[in-house]
Amino acid sequence: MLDLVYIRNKPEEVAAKLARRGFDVDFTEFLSRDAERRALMHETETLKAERNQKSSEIPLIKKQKGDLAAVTEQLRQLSDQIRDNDTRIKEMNADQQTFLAGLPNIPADDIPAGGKENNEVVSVWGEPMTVEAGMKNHVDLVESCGMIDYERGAKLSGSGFWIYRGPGAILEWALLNYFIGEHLRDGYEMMLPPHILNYECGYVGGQFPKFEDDVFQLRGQGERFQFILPTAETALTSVHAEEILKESELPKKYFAFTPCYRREAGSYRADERGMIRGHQFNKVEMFQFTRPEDSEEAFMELVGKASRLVEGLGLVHRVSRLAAGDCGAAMRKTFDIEIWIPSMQIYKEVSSVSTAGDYQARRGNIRYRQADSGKTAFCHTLNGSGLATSRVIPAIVEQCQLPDGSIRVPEVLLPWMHGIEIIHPVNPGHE
RNA sequence: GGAGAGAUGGUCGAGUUGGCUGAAGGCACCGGUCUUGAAAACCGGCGAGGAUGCAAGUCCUCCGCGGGUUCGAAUCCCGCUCUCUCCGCCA
Repeated sequence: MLDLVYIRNKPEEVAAKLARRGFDVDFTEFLSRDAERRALMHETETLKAERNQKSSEIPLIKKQKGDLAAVTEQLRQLSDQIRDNDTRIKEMNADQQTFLAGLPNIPADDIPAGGKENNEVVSVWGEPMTVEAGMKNHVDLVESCGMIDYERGAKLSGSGFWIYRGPGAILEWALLNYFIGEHLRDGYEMMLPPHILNYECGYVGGQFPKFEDDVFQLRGQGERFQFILPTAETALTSVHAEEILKESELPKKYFAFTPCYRREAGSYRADERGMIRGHQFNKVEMFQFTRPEDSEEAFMELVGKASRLVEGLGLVHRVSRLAAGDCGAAMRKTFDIEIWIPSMQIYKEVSSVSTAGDYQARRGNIRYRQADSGKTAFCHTLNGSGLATSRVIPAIVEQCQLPDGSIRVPEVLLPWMHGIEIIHPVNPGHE
């Protein structure tokens, strides 16, 4: 949600900034309706003041046993008028909210305009390896090593689901433990939120109403339905919705582990086989609520944390600054941490770190009280994956494969590997 | 799933014969007096959002949410949501 006052004061500036992400708006009509709305509000409030005034005289008239009929009739008309106006104002407010809710966030000034073709590589870690003769891609590797069972996953559920098994399941769990350990060490509070959320959470996060069809909806209808979370961000953002936090308790640093469920309707592409894109994947999500003046620093902290996690695994990766049009609608700036997938000769996102500024805070009414002025102000919210495993495992198995088709487990994971250092191919027909 | 109770400001908690109650009181918090400092005591302040205004201010709305009755509702009626207690069922 953008600041209405800002739009009112500098409509051209807002429109120009939104154009950087490819979003075209003209606020002319919106603002004239806003003026109309405020005029009606003003008029109605005057009527209400009059009503309150007259109304308070009634007890006196009663006491003096005066005649109430005239006043009562007058007030009845006044009330009718007020009721009509209120109905109209309510409609206008609703229209305005709908319009505002549909506007994406204003991109930060320090990111490139335009679409993903304008993304910029910020830094590269490691040397992208080429595909040597005899090297396998991750789909073949995880199957031959008995780590993932795609076929039976589809049998149990449908296309886009898989089973982690044996060493694959252990590796997955080890990754999560590794991530958790790092976040705890950095002073983040761990959370395990509900996986089924109400509509409000989707709205606050900025996913709804536009992307309602991207999630698995459960019961209810209209603005009532519950859904299975597409990312823990959707849960964490709303943790402090409708609250006024103390300035002294900011920043709040959280992380959560949840599976993420996404419909990914129509997004299948042949080059995204395997675990690159599924309807369910595991992710640890980092989140911060900060004061506005601290959010930039927090953003860099999250970027640093995400890339350090990949670095700890010894995996080739890079950091990219996304162009305005490639950032999520709720975000003003996003850096992606992308991991090298040798078989695809391409970097794939393992983490997306974003700052929403006060956009989500406005939607969720997440505020804090400024210690010096005593005023309330909106928090800033930031989030970042730390990390999503479904992209990390392909990178691990490909980047860490040995000539004989086995996989050397990254050292940082060994404490949770239950003695497995090398994952060997299983004998054919032995699955 | 069945039965009952309840939802008031940061928190606790008054307020049910509808009318200066946006809401007593306690606590917390902030400022001041006192004190070498702190505590205690005393004095004062202390909800949010909005309209208008340079400002001081004035006005409006909000007592879970949404409707209704009424000249007027935190107070009466209806619907919804959530919480708690008891019973049943169950991982």
